[in-house]
Amino acid sequence: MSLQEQIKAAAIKIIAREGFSHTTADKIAQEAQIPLSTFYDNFTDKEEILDDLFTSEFQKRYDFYVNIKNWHMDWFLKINGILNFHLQEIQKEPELATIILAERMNSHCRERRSLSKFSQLSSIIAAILQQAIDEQKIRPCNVEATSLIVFGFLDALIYEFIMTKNLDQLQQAIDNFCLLLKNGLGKFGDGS
Amino acid sequence: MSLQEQIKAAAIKIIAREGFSHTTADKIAQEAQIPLSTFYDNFTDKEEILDDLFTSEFQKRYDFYVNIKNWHMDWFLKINGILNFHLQEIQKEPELATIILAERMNSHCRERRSLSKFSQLSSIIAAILQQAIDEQKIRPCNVEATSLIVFGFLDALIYEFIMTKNLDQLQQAIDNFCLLLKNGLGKFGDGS
Amino acid sequence: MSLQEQIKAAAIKIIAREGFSHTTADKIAQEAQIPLSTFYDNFTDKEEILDDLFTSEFQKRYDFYVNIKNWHMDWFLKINGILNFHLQEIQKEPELATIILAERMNSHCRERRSLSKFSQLSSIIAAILQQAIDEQKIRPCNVEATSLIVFGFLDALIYEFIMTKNLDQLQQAIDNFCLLLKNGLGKFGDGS
Amino acid sequence: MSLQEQIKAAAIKIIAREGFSHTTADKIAQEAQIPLSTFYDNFTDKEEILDDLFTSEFQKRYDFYVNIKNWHMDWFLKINGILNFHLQEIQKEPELATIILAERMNSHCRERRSLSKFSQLSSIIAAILQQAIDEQKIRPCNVEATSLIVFGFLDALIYEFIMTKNLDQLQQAIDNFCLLLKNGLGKFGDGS
DNA sequence: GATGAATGAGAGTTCATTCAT
DNA sequence: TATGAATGAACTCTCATTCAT
Repeated sequence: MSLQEQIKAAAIKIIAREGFSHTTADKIAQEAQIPLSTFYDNFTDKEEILDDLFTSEFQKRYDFYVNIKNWHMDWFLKINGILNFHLQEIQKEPELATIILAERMNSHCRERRSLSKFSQLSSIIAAILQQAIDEQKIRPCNVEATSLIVFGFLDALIYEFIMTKNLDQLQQAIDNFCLLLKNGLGKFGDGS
Repeated sequence: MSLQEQIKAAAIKIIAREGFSHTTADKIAQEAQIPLSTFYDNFTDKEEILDDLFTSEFQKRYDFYVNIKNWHMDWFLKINGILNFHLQEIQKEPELATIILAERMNSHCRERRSLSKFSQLSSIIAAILQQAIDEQKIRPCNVEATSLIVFGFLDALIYEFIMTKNLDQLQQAIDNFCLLLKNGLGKFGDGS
Repeated sequence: MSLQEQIKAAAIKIIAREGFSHTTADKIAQEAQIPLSTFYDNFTDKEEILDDLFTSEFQKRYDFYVNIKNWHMDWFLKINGILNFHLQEIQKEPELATIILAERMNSHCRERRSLSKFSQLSSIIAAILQQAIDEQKIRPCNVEATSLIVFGFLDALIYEFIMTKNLDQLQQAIDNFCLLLKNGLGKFGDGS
Repeated sequence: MSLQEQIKAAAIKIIAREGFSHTTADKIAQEAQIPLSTFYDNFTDKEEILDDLFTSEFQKRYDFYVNIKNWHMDWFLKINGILNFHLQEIQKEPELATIILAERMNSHCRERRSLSKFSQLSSIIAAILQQAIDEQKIRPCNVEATSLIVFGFLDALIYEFIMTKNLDQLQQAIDNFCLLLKNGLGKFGDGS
């Protein structure tokens, strides 16, 4: 692991625990066991780290979303896949997930470029739903509004995880959500 | 409007614009056009204001939720009523809504007592759903998980408002969500 | 003496001794025997002090120059008056004179607004000379170029004072300079 | 051009632009396109560069002054020659001239050995004047004080150049100054 | 000799909070 | 009760300088 990666890892730990605004460059440096000035040799400031996190996290999600969108597979399994992808990620890097959620809402972050890309993810969900409508797998609906539901659920999932750390419940919640979506959007009679 | 209320109103303005962590007692005092020390005569610190906001906002929501829960009315209209209640509140006090959403996610706030109560709201939704199940209006489901969906959607709604300020779209999204819920949870055949 | 004036006096001491660039807000605060934050309550930064010094010094000089320009008196006595005015000032506030000279040359100061006004002083000298030409007291010459000579001499005077602290020599130098000017500019035959 | 000369050239650029105190070893290294540590292999610190500049500049001036002092030529042409020598130098290396002027005034530099030699230049001018007096070319005067005038004018010239970059005006100013000197110091009747 | 990386010391600035009046 | 002023503790960031390779 490169020094930059070490610093980033330390930053993730601190930011997840104390929040970005209470994270000081000094705390990160201490956690990474480097002098403060070494921190500044590697990053212009702590903002840069957050931008890095947002950017790489966005890319990871984007790549997965686009990939799954193009699979030959039922719309419903795609949404399910995306939700489960996130569940995996939460388990692998719970701190990172926490940060992305918490800081995304922050007024000071809402103007970040690195954050503005996240809205593209919603568009991919919308595209998946539109495809399903075009193929008459689900009844016509407002796809933007529906993808909002999916995203809201995702965030609620992560928030729930932060608060309860209960993964089983999350799995159940996902299944429950998918069933709701299937029944709510699907065309009567064909069960899809 | 009492002095305390004036100060609180000033604080809401600043916190919504700059985020709680970038809000200083001094900025609030300046916005409220009072000397800094008068601020400290009325509040122990800026944390207290945030707690006040959380507490009163929780109470307002709680009162409404409990009230609507006890109405004699279809489960579905109750959920719809709650969502529309929030839509009204967003319009009336957009800055307050922004703060509650943004700061609720903040790791430093997650330990606040004033915030922990918010989970009770979820329980009321769950209770409304349970009632509907008991009365065989909807098919059995995990009510906690489902109320998570409602709350996730609510937050997504507010976030969307913050980012786009487009209220029409929100109304559409609510209708879309309610339809999904009705179809997804309702028992086949009775359309409820 | 107000607190601000105390701080300014301390700043003058430090800047004269160590140069503006080696002057830190902390050193000024220590000299003024106040906490560092009190310094920042009274000035936005150390630049502001320098600007204040430049501005008030310019004003003092400007007022004197304009005043003497309008006296009914030989051109030659006016120039002499200005030089002696500076000699008095150097004696009264040698540190201030040092600062104005040293920092005026500084590349970082050359862009200051508060400094740019100093060129107006040169214009007043030029005007005094022009008057003398119009009244045929001195032979025609390039007044801007000549006022440059006066100013160069003034700065040299201050520099000499900084280096040698020998006031007697300065007085002699002034007399010598005035004689040179009188002889050099005056019209032959009338001795003025 | 040797590596040391390259570094010095880079340093001159930076110091002239940003002032010595805002010049960092790092900036010089970057401008010279060498690693920072190479800078420290060639100079003990940035002070050494400034000393080098002062020393070589002094030497260049000293050599010229001494040389011209010994020519068989009118005193007046010697002074004129010196002034024109400086005008040439300003044109050739404006940045260097800027630095010598600006940093010479700096209080931190006033204690430099490399700088203290500059006062010797004044003595040469004084010697030229004394010679002229001895040879009864000019009327007796305080030669130290008069050489102060010459030096003040020189600095004013360079300062004017820094501020206006107008070389034509400088040439005029020199001619004007020489005329003043000739008339002011010369013995009446012989016009010298 | 050349070089990338490391690092301690310090400068500039902010802010929560107190206190005398 | 109201208020201007004071203050210490933190935090961000910079830079001269060294050192291992």
